Amino acid sequence: MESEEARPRRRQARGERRMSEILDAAAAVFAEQGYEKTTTNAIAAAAGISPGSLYQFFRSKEAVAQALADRFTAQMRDAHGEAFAPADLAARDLDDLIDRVVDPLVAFNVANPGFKALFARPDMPPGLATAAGPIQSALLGRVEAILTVRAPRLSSSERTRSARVLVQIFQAMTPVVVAAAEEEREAEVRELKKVLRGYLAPLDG
Amino acid sequence: MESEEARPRRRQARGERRMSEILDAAAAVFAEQGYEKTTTNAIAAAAGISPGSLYQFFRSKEAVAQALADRFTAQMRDAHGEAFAPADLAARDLDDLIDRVVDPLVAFNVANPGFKALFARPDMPPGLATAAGPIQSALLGRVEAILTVRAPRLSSSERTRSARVLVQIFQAMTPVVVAAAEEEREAEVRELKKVLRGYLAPLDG
Amino acid sequence: MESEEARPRRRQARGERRMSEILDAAAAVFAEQGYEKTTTNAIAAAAGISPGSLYQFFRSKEAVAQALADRFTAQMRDAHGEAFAPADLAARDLDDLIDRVVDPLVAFNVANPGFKALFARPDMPPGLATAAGPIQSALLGRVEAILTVRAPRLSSSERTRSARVLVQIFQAMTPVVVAAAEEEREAEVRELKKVLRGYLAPLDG
Amino acid sequence: MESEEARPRRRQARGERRMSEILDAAAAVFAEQGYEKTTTNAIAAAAGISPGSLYQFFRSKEAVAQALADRFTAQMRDAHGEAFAPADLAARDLDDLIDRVVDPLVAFNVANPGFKALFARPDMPPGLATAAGPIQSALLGRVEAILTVRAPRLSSSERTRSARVLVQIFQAMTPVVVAAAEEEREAEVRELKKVLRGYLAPLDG
DNA sequence: CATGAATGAGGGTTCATTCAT
DNA sequence: GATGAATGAACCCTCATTCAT
Repeated sequence: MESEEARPRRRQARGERRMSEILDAAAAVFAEQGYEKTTTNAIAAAAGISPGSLYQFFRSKEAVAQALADRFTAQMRDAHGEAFAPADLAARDLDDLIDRVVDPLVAFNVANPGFKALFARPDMPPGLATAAGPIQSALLGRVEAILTVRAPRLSSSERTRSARVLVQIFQAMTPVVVAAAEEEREAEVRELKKVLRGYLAPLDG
Repeated sequence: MESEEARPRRRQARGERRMSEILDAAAAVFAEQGYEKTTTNAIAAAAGISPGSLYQFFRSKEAVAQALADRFTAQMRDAHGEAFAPADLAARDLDDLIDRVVDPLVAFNVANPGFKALFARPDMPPGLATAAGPIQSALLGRVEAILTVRAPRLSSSERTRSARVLVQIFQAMTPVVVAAAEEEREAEVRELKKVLRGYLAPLDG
Repeated sequence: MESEEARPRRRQARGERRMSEILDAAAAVFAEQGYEKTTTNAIAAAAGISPGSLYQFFRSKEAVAQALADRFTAQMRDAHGEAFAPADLAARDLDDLIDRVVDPLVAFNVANPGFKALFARPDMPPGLATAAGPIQSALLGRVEAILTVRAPRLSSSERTRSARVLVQIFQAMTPVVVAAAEEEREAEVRELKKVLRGYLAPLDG
Repeated sequence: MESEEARPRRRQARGERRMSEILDAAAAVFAEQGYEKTTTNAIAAAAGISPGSLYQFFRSKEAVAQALADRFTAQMRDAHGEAFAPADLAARDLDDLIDRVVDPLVAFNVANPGFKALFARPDMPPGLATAAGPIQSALLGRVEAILTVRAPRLSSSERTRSARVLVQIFQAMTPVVVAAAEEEREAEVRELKKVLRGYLAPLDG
C-alpha cells in the first residue's frame, strides 16, 4: 500500500537529485566557458550522464540555464530573506546596516561562483536576461526600502536611481570578491563597503 | 617611375582604410551580438566585403577582435593623453580633478559604444582579456599616479587596490551611462562622480 | 492446483490483450503520423504503457508494424472470406458481383482507417512491403478467379494483368472513400464502382 | 566592360547549375528513400558536395523538396502546356483525346521517376503537400475543361468529382507504368487508357 | 587582391533501444 | 512483467576558414 505512494516518490526524488546534479554541472561549465561556448555535451559529461539523458530533464540548453537561474533565485531568497527586518532600519548604525545587507549577499556569491558568471554575461538569450530580473528587482526593492527610511529627503525618482547605483556597485565588485584568494577576500569586501558607505553617507540621515 | 613607389603606398593606404572599415563593422556587430554570436560572415557583410576578403586582412575572428581592441586602446590614448598633466594634480580641487579624468573617458565611451560592449563580455577568448589589458593598465597607472599625490599616506599596496576599485566603479557604471537616453546621461554621470568622490574623499589630503 | 495451469494461460491471455491494445494504439499513431514520424514512445504512450514494456511484446518498431500488418490481414480475411463463393460467380449480374466484392472491402477500410494509412506509404521499410503481400495476393487471387469465370477469353497473362489493374484502382480510390465525409461516402463508392465496371464490362461475357 | 555583366552572370549560372545538380541528386535520393529517411548528408553526397554546401543553396531539407517540387511543376507545364488546345476538344475521337492527354504525362513521369516518388508520399511536411497542389490543380482544371465540352450534361459538382476520379486513376496507375520494364510499359499504358476510357465513355457525348 | 562557393568539424537535439530497479 | 531513466548514434544545420576563379 505504501509502495504505491513510495515508488513514484522515490522516482521523483531520484529525478530531482539528477536535475540538481545536472544544474551543478551546468553551473560549473557555464561559469567556466560562458553561455555560448558551453555545449550541452559538456554539461552532460560534467554531470556524468549521456547527452540524451540531459534532454530527459531539460527541454533545451536554454531550459538548463533557465532552471539554473530559478534555482539561484530561490537559493538567494532563502539565504537572507529576513535580513531586512524593517524594525532595524531606522535605528542601526550605517556600517552595521551595510554589513547586514552585504555580508549574506557576498557569502551567497562566494558559495555560488556560477551565479555571477552566468548572469553577468550579456551573451545570454533574451529570455534569460528576464530570468535574472526577479533577483535584481528583489534586491532593488529592499535597497529602496532602506533608502525610504534612511534618506527620507530623496524624491521618489532620486531614490530609485540611488538604489540602482548601489546595486550596480555591488554587482560590479562582487566578481572581484569572488575571484579573490581566500586571504584577500576580506580586504576586498572592506573596499566594497567603503564604496557603498561613501555613496550612502551623504544621503543618510 | 614614381608609380613604383606610389603604388605600394597607395595599396597600403587602401588596405589600411579597408581594415579600418572592417573594424568599424566589427565594432558594430560585436556590440550588437556579442563575441560568440557574431559570425565572420556578418562582419564581412556589414563591411560590404566578401568573407574571403576579411581573411586577407585578419587571420581569424579573434584577430579581428584583437585589432579592434588595439584600435580602441590607441584611440583612447589619443583622446585624453594629456588629461593627467602631473602639474595639476596637487593643486586642483577634488571635484575638478574627477571631472578632468571622467569626462573624456565618458565621452570616449559614448562615442564608441562598441568598446564596452566588446570588453565587458566575459565570453571573450582568454587571449583577448589580455587585449583589454593595455587599456586598463594605462588607466590604472594614471589613477595610481593621482593617488600617489593626493593620498600620500596610502601604502603602495593600498594604493594599488584603491586604484583598482576606482577603475572598477568606473567600468561598472559606464555601460549605464552609455545606454542612457541623451537627456538622462548627465544625471547618470553625476551619480558616477558621486560614487567616486565618496570613495576618494576620505583618502584625499 | 489449477492455478499452475491457469496462471500461464491467464498470463498469455493478458499478454495477448496487451499486444492487441498496443496494436490498436500503433494503428492510430501510424495512421496519423506515418511510419517514419511515429516514435515508439508515442505508441507506448498511446497504449498507456512504458517504452520499456513495448519492447517486451515487440522486438522493434518494425516488428510492431509487421504485427499490425498481420492482424489487418487476418481481420480482412475474417471479414469477407465467403464473399467470393464460386457458385455465384457465373450467374450474377456484373453490378451485383462488384457490390459483393467491393462493399465488404470498403467497409473494412472505413472501419480500419489505419490500414491504408499504413500500407499506402512507400516510406515503409522494404521488409514490410512484403507484409502487405498476403493481403494483396489474396485479393488478387480472388479477382483472378472471378475473371477466369467471367472473362474466359483472356489469356492467363492478360488475366493477371487485368486483376492487378482492378486491385490497383480499388486501392487508389479507397483512401478517398475512407477520408470522405459520412454523407459523401456513398457517392464516392459509386464512382469507384463505375470505374471498375467501365473496365470490366468490355471483358465480361 | 562586358565582364562587369558577365561575371555575376557566370557566377549565377554556376550557382544555378549546382542547384540543378543538387535537385537531381535529391530527386534520386528522395525517390529511393522517401522524404523522412532521406538525410541531407545523403543528398549532398549524391550531389558530390559537402553537407555545408547544400545549405548555401537551400535553407533546409524542406526547402530542397520544395524547390524540387517547383521544378517538377515548371517542367511539367513546359512538357505539355499546349496539349489541351480548346479547339480540338469537341471534334476529336475519345481515344485520340485520351492519347493526347495521357501520353505526355506518362512521358514526363517516365523521364522523372522522382516526381511520383516524392509526391505520392504522405509523409511529407504539410507545407509540401501544398507544393504538389499547383500540379494537381492544373491537371484537374484541364480535365474539367475537357469534361465541360465532352460531357455537357454533367452538373458542375458531378464534373468536379469526375475530374477528380480521372486524375486519381491516372496517379494511381502511373507508378506501375514508371516501374514497368521498358518492354512492358506500353501494355501498362494501354490498360491505363482502357480504364480511363471505360469511365469516360458513358459520360461522353 | 576580391570573390563567394566549398569545406567539414562540431553543435543542439531526437529516438529506437536497453537495463537497473 | 513493468517501469522509465539511460544510452549514443545519427540527424539537421552552422560557421570559421580555405581555395579556385
